[in-house]
Amino acid sequence: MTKTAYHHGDLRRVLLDAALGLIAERGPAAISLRDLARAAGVSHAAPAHHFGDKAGLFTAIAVQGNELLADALAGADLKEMGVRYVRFAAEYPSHFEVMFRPDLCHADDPDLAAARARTSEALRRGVPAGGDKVVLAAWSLAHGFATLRRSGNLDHLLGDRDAGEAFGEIAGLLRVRG
Amino acid sequence: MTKTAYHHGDLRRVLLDAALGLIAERGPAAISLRDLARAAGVSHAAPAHHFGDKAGLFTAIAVQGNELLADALAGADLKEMGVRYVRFAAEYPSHFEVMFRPDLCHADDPDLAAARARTSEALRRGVPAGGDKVVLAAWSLAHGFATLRRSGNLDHLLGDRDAGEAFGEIAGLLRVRG
DNA sequence: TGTACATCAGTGAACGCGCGTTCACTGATGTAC
DNA sequence: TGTACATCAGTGAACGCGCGTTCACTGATGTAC
Repeated sequence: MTKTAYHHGDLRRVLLDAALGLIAERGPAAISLRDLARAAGVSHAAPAHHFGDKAGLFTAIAVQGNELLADALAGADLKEMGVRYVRFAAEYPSHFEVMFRPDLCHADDPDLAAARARTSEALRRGVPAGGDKVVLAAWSLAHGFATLRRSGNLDHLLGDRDAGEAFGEIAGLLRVRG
Repeated sequence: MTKTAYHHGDLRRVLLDAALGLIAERGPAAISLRDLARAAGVSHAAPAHHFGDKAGLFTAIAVQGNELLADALAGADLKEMGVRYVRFAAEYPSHFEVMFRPDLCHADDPDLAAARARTSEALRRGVPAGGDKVVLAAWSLAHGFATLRRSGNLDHLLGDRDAGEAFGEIAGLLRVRG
């Protein structure tokens, strides 16, 4: 990318990517808008132009994360969906983290609500017909696995097995019909 | 409790309780040691005496949380353990939150390691003999349920049903033997 | 019972720092004529 | 094709603030004699 002092036109995306990197490194709590500006090589006041404030930044990330997740889940059956959910958490750790920390975001953002609805819709669509109980169980299982893994709690249980595979196995323990 | 200017002898406990309250209100990210001192009605430098720094505070909370959880799980069979796990998360939300955010704590604290080992031991003890796969599934299910619930993602799925009960139902979907 | 002393929990003033926010600005881009 | 002008993305100096940390201190408690 050529260096353009003003209007490089892509700053929003650059800032988002930089933020994802910083979050992956240090967690969302440890980030300041000035950090972000520094990481993006831009003036310290620039991030506010695009996101308003820190919650605005996290909201944008949560929106993007929900869209990515909804896309990733589309068209999968129940079991495959679980595996994809776990993979998503591993592949987009920063998105995943922010998405499930609603206290970080603007709670009433309409874009966020819409993106959440899309994800939620995608989750439901993979469920046979069994209804809420199955959604609840499958989601809890996948989410718990992904979360515990991210926090390092499964390290000694998993060894160096592939997480997606390992999850596929335990998902088999879920009695989906009757 | 009588007001004693110096040496009220219980400051550590008072600070911990105040911290738990603040965490429940605003989340662990939004807390400063000065906030904590203010909430406890004590000089702003006092918390450092007891915890060293913020990570020390969170470490102390994580230790306490692991001990509480290990105690809560003791003597339960697999299904009952899941229910108790979910209840623990609801009853001690601040402990629960901090326990699974290892980035907040001193990673190498020996007391924390010991407390974690106790919890982990308690979890294993409830599992028939099936081994890791069952631990993994049961823990993931309970943890995912508890976490999703805490972040408000289950609100519309659960309505106003009791969470422990609802979890008992979905735990029934887990095929524990063969 | 009384005195002297060590210990240590908690104080409060002072510091330097990074933060978010403000604001007048600069300069690139797009549009009108 | 050229000029004038509006827009708006990004700048950079300045601000006030809350933070963690330091440090000399105060005063309560426990122990020795």
